[in-house]
Amino acid sequence: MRRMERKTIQRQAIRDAIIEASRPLSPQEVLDGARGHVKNLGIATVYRTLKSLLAEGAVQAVDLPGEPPRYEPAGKHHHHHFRCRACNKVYEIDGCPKNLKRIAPRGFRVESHDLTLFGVCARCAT
Amino acid sequence: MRRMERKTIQRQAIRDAIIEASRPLSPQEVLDGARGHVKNLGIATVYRTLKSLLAEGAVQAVDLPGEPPRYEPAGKHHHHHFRCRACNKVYEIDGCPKNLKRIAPRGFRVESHDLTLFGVCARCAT
DNA sequence: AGACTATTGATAATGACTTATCAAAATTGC
DNA sequence: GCAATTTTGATAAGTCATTATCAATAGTCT
Repeated sequence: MRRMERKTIQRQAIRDAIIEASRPLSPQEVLDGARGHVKNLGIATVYRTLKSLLAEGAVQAVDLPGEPPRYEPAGKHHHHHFRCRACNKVYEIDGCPKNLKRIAPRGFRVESHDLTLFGVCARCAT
Repeated sequence: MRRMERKTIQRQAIRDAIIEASRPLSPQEVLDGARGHVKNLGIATVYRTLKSLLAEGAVQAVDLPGEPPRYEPAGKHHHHHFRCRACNKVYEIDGCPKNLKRIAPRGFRVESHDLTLFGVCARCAT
């Protein structure tokens, strides 16, 4: 019989942590979140699972300037991110400036863009 | 007598490479550029000099999503960057979208922002 | 030029993040 | 439950960019 991928509470906890978060999570944040459900979860399992979730297209990486990547569920509509310099959390931001492409020099083909806002989030600002 | 910083052809070549480039350079690109003038320049000297140029405020780091930092002369007016996925060079872009702050959620204080366009540069597109 | 000492270049070491290893534990099919 | 095989967790190892080390080199001052 053929081998198949097994369902484990670790993978489910990791999947859930990412899906239930309202913001992109770092591997460590995924670990912290998933440990709420699986006490002794290891960071290696988080990285392994992130890799397979990326491969199957369930999650996508969020690259930020000068930061290690975060991970969020795939298939979200176009959006950007905000990083709080106090708590270092990254938040999802709806909305996107118009006419971004026209600031590129003549002859440059713009295929995508990344916008990151920096500052202090509502929780840290109070 | 007090010790002072000496003028060396290495430091001058590194400084020149950064100033004369029309775009932010990676440490390796700085090395490549400066070697046009100093044949046996070492990468360690580039890093050392970048560090001191940063400390004295002559150059500033350019952080990009998922990329090691580039360096450009300090004191430029506000601008953004374009990264070519073909040659991996980063270009400076004038112009900035308006009203960026208003896409942040209520209560979030926006202090700065980074915008990166991705695509193919004019040279690679031809 | 000569002495003093900062600087350089080659490379080993570091640090942060990610991946590999492998014995023990857990899941699946029977 | 049992056998077969995948998965896990702890941690060693690997990666890549950057920094430290140190003997040799080269500015600077007299």
